[in-house]
Amino acid sequence: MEESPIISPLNDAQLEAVTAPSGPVLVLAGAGSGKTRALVHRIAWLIQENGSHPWSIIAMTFTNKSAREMRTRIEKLLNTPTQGLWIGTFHALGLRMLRQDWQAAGLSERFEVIDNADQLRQIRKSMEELKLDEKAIPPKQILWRINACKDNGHRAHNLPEELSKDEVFSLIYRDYEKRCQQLGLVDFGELLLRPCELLKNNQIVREYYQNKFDHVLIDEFQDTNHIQFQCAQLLSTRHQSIFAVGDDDQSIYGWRGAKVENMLGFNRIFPSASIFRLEQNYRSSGCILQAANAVISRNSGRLGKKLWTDQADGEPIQIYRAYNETDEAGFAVSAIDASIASGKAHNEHAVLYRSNAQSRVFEEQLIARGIPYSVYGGMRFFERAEIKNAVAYLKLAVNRDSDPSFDRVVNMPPRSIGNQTMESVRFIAARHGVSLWEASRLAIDDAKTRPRSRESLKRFRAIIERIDALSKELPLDALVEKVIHESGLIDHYARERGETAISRTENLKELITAAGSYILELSRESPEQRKNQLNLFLNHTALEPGPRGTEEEFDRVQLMSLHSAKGLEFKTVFLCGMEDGLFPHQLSISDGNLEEERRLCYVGITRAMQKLYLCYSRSRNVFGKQMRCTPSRFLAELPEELLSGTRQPVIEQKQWQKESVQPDSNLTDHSGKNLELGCTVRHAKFGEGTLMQAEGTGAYARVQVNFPEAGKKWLVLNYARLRRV
DNA sequence: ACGGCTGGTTTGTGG
DNA sequence: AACCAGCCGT
Repeated sequence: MEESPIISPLNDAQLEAVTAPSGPVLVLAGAGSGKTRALVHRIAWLIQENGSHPWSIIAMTFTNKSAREMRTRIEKLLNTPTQGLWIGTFHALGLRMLRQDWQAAGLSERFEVIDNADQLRQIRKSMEELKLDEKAIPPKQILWRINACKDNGHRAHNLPEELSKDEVFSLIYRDYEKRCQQLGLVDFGELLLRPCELLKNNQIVREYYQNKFDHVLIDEFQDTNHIQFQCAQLLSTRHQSIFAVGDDDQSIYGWRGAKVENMLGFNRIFPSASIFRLEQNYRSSGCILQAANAVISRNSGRLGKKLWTDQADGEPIQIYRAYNETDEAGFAVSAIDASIASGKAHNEHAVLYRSNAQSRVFEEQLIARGIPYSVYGGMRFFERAEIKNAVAYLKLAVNRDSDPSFDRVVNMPPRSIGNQTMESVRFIAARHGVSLWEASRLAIDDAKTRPRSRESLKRFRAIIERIDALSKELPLDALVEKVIHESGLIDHYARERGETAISRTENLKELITAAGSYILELSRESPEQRKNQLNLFLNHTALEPGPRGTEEEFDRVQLMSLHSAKGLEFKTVFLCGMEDGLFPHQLSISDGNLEEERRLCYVGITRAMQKLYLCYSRSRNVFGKQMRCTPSRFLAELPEELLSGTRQPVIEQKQWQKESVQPDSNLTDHSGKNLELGCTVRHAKFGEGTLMQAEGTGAYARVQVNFPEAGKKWLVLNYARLRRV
């Protein structure tokens, strides 16, 4: 047992946590302290030393990537495939439960998962039906609020008082819920909320899972929201074996309902909990760790950990002050180029930024130098219009009643089924209470339908029937190939001119490849029936980011947001766009969410193993306008002795602090209109109002104006075109 | 029915 | 600057 690969690589603290007797365990694991290792070894230990069966274990993660990594590492450790082990993202596990118990969950058997764009489309429809003006109430804001409700477990009929007071919102939420229920649509929030309700309200299902799972494990526990923790609790009430690993300093998902309080409250819920701390950092050089500690120490209300390392200080942190974002990207890419020339692998380098829109300039520079890279986040492969179109054909083949899919591709590529035709189809559907598919059949039989529409609809229906027939005899990738041809999609995009058309046809071809590699992935886990292959692939398109790169594509420079970088590590990290208003983001500054932004900064710094660059730009192009920027206040929180600068006299540091801390009461600087607090301004839509507050600088400068009619509004100076009266 | 044009809007982080 | 929805001309 001493030589066991499961326990011998562990330090004392890790060993204690991993081999803790079955029961509630909370592991406070600092950045780079072996958090994933603890989880992976715990599962391996449960199986090999504790005699637990893989199928009695459920492990929940936040990202597909970490789920995959954990599974791989466990299999490597145990040297055997882990069949039956439930390991996946909360969303994927939720979906699995809903597919299994769709009836008990009150869903239709063929329910489909919708992404943000589809969700927004449904919200728009709800608002249209309620005759609400999209300009007065932005649908995006409604989406945001509905998601927030679901994160907190609130249904439309059961809103807390302060929310139910907003009757308009309440109405939209209610209509949206009804719409999704009728159409069999499940959004991301629903993938968490509905399983939670299912466990809470259905005794049979609850007991089934409580008996099934002896052990519940949670990764990134600090990022669980109310209902995620509730799910985990419900699953573990019988065996009380819950193993949660997290770091309060890395809680960066408060905006989507995460409750750090779940960590603090763990003892209260599980009074017999053992708590372990992992405080030795194995990842970063001394300098980098000191910088991280210095930044995070400014936060209040921490659980308190002292991260330490026995590594040498290493290289100082390099600051770069760029003239503009092109200069910033140029600096980073040159440094990467040089580093690669000295023999480093591409994927040892990461460029991290606060918002995905920043990736573009870096991409341009990398392309210009012919350096391979991959970008994470942003538009996902399966979210692209052409891919969603192809998938919609598959969905219709599986489920003729999928109205959103029908809507999407009935006239894509254009086949003369325009508004006129669709209006009458919709009318028939509404009158008979049937799906659009069924209504299209009725429309064909209807004498009033024009011959041309009739022919077009027939043609479309024949395509779907044909795909369905093919789906029963062809393997998935061959089926996808048929779909993009028989639907006419690939010809349609090939006929279009321009770069987008080319990339669209390429994406469609890549969908065939993606289907092919998905078959391989499936066959490794469990050889399934062909019929189910398609259904599983459709689940896959709903939750997975896209086709995974091949071996050759693996070694690339990594570009991603700070949020997606969590849990990863790189030899060299470029933390870019370190400017007030961008990072910390202006919206967080206004909401007073600086501590979460600071944790994000902490996450960014602690991704670096050997070399960290912090870059900021004096000016930046925002919405096509060049804007002056102020260095991030977080830069001023770093001890001088850890830094070295190019074009950066360290003395300037103190000034950053001043600049960023001073409130902007005089806005003359960026508006050129001599605005000040308390003055009266005129707005094109809202009329005259009083300037109440001002925040931010440059492109991000906003003011709050109190209008007699419209009430208090936050307006971005750059766009609001306010005039002083 | 459809493609091209235009002007208004956009970008905060994710499954 | 890039993207989209809505409008207009064919």
